[in-house]
Amino acid sequence: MAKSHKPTIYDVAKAAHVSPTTVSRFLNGQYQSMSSEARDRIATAVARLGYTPNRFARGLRSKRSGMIGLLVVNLSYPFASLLSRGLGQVAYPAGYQVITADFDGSVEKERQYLHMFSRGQVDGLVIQTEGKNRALLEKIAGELPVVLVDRNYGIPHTDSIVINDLEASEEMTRHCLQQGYQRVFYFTEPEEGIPPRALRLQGYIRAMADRQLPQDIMRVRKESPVEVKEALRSTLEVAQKQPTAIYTANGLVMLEVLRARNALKQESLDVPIGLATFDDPDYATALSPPLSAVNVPMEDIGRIAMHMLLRRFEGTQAEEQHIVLRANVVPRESTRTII
Amino acid sequence: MAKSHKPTIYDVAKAAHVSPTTVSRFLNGQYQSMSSEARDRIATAVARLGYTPNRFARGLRSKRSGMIGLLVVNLSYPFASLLSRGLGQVAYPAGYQVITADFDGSVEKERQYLHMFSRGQVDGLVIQTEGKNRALLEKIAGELPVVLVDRNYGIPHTDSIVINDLEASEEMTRHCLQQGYQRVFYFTEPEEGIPPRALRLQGYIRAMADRQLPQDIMRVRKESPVEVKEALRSTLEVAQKQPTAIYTANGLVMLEVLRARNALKQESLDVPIGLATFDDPDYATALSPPLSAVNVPMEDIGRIAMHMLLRRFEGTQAEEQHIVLRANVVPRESTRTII
DNA sequence: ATGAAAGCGCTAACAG
DNA sequence: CTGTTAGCGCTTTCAT
Repeated sequence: MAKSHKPTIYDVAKAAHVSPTTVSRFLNGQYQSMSSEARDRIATAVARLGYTPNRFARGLRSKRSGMIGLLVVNLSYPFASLLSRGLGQVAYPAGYQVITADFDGSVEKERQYLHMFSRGQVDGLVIQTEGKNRALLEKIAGELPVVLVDRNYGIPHTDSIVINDLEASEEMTRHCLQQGYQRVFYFTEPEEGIPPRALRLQGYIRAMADRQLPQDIMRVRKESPVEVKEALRSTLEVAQKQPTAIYTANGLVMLEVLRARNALKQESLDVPIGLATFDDPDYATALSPPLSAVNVPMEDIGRIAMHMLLRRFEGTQAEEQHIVLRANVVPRESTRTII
Repeated sequence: MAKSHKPTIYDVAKAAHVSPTTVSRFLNGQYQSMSSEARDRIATAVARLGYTPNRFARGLRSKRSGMIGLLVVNLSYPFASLLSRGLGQVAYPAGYQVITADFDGSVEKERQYLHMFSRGQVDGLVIQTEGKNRALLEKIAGELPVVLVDRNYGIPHTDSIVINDLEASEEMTRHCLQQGYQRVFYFTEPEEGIPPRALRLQGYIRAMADRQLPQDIMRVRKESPVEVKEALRSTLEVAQKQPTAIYTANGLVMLEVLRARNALKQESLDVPIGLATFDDPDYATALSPPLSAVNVPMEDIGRIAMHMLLRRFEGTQAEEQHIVLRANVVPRESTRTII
């Protein structure tokens, strides 16, 4: 009980009567290159000393950090936190830690974080990118495995995991129409070249065009309650004349629509209307009536992303992989059949 | 354009015609020990070569990692994601990265992560602990700065940031009573020794005792819809006879109550009732009527936690710090005056 | 104000 | 199967 400093590989080696090299091999699972006795002695020594390897020394030598970078638009959005959770579920048991950063929708911040992560900081990167740092991301993808989630910009050497935005959105629009709504208003944030936004809109457009119905596309910035409120007002005016539903491009826009509806109620403008949203936020089933939604398997995306990285690390995976998960339409009361 | 490997401190030194030592000083901001010319030459060289220090080499020598550990119960709960966001807002600009892990309410997992973080992995730790790994946490707090958030278990050498759970809860209960509800049912998860749960309950009890009103405490596990539903059923029975409100201990319990109410509506059991919740979840203002809530400054907690760590790193702060932030009652329509 | 030298703890050749 | 040796890139005495 003399030594106070943290035990090193040398302490273990001494205690087990082997060389540091053998201990190192042991730590890296190369059991075939040592006698079973040596293995046991080392195991005992490690346990007795409470030894754990120093990650910095390890990283310095081996060039591997045991860390994964996760870069998202906004950590407080359900997509990000569930993604992060799923990622961690696979990463930690595999011996990897996750460094998370949110760039708050700022292209400049995204760039900074990318730089930070690229300098040998992390072994792999999972990113929900804004798509504006294409060149940098492409360069990084040449140095380490990169998985694009949610938004696939087709950047060379990157893997990707997205959902079937277009088809699911089309299906949800169809669902609304089948329920008897003659008008379906689509509320979305401006596309700004962001694939899921464009695709979901596309899905809506397709379904409406298919039935030769008018397309009512309301582009609103969710940060602007006034914008949303005015868009809702004109929607409700229509709804007074014919059965109408509102279908929002994601759960955050739906929140704003619901808030705007509350505001309009204050002005005694209240018209029954169908509601549906992409995403299946936690509040969907708490609302009355419960909200029809497109369920996106966010945790799965995280888990799969990590599995993809692990395969890259093993070298098992050579070609780019592009996975499209299925998002499911979950019909609920908010679009119940009318007439 | 010859060298392909990442530039090291030696490359910079050579380019700036100084020794690696001076470059190191430069990198660590010790400008007073070099001529301004040397400083300029180094700055130029760093920029030109695109040099960034290797964190492993640095960590190996200096024993500091530049990383903060964040350990939470569940990363997908709003508390955690907002906390994480707040932490990052201060950490990154200060040159620290955040490693986040969620232990999913498992004491064993919490222990494992604590071990992982304690072995010189991180420079500081922010944790929402279950309080069951007291000894280990105390040991870790002896080795590095630890900030307890949300739940203060009074572990020696740890700082803490919590909110005024008791007072805020008492205030919210009072608010309900003032609005004319004769019964206020308090829905909470079993306390299990978790401070905020116990304190919020306490606040409710105080307010009720003060007015000599019956205490209706419904302990439910939010994972059990059946339990919540039955608790709600008996609550609604009372509500049929006298003006009643439900006040939930947090936003997740409220979600379950709302779901249960939907389920009971299916059974045609629907009684008007007041609603209030601790936490101010995003859906509060989306519901109709909007939900009265106790607003908890979660991002602030994260930001302050990081500031506390930074002060510890500087050595500016010696004594334990225990901060209590104020949570505010936000009255909304869901508890509008009745008679 | 500056530099030389000595490692931090580990792993990866290269021997045996 | 095992050990010796030489660094990885940086910071930190200790000189000057």
